[in-house]
Amino acid sequence: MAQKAALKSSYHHGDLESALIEAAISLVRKYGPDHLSLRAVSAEVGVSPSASYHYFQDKDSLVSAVGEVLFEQLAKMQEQAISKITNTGARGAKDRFEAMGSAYFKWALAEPNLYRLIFGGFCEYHQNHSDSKAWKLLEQGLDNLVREGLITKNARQGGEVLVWSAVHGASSLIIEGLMPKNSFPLVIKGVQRSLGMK
Amino acid sequence: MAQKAALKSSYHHGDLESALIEAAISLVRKYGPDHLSLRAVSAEVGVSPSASYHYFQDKDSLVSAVGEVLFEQLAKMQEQAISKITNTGARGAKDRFEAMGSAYFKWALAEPNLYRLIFGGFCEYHQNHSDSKAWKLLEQGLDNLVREGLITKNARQGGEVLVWSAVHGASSLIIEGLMPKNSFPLVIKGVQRSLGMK
DNA sequence: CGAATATCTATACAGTGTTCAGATTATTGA
DNA sequence: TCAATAATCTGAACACTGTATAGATATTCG
Repeated sequence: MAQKAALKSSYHHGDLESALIEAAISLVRKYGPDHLSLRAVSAEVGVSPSASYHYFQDKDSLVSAVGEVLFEQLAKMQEQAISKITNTGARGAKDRFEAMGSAYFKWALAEPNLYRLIFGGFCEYHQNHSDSKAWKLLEQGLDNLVREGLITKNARQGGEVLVWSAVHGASSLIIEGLMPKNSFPLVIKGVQRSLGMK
Repeated sequence: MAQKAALKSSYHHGDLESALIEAAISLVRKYGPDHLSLRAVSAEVGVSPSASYHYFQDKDSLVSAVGEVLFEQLAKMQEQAISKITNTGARGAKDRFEAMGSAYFKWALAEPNLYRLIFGGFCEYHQNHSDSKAWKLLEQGLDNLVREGLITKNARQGGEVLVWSAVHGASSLIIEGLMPKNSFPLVIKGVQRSLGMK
């Protein structure tokens, strides 16, 4: 007891909430969204199992919080990849569009368990889809393609739906071993054809 | 005890395995792939929790068996929908192709929890993708489109990947509330454009 | 400093997957 | 036919889970 107090100042000053989320992410990454245990999360942080109930109503609530964080993390990865493209004009618009999709795919394959948590029905989204960052990035990307004359306004109609569906679907199927890993370029090509690109 | 023996001849003669699978499907449908309990499955069948260990190594093994059954069920739905199309020639090929996708989508929305079990990483697939019935149906459908002159051989290349990705992706995103429910026609249209159809 | 409050712990309870020894039933073979 | 054998299922136990409650501890504020 005295040692514990000496070890770590014994109290989390308000950052227990994010500490729990971070620990949960780490455990989900290792063992998958099912097999996540509240008690293991608490133990990882060095806190009693009941402690989390001061910040989250129940386990599902913590998982949902994790989902929100991961969703933003994924969007951030995409933004980062986009901002790395230095080309301008038509070439830049095309490269940025592709980078956005590749970043999504890359993250999915690198973090299959986190991806499963987000898209596997483990957390409830009260958020409207058109408010999500992912959706807005897609809108921008498509708008840029139109602006640079790479696709027509007509082909752009509802492009978000087809693009996200294809990229997400391929990521998911490949993660679950239902599609060969090298399929992604084919998806990119198919999407481009659907948009009448170039 | 005496009553129990009278009730049901007390012994399952070899069909306990499929009875467990059926009960598991019923519970997953109601409560989702997470929240599935082996004990609840046993209770549903009217058998002790240990009984299932004669047919399945562990819970994951039962879930995998459920996944296989459901995967075939989905393919059967597609086959059924395809066989309902009576048109011949180009019109028939196109209608059958669309029916195949619509059946997939319809089943996904009607059974979100079963869909999550299949595609959410709950069961391991040792099966090669090109051996699956879903994949073969897709191949056939695309071949028919080529044969009827609705798409070119060139556009057909790798069409399975784009089509399955788009249809699965849309189903998944819509189920999870990340895409409006009425997006599916847009996906169909996008896929057709990608294939250069009609 | 002392009282009020926020934060965390200890304990308990019902439910989970899983194991194992044994009871029950079916099947076999002499 | 009837014991011996094999197949099938039960009961009890273990460690683990989510969660509720009561109480201990640290922090803050008057």
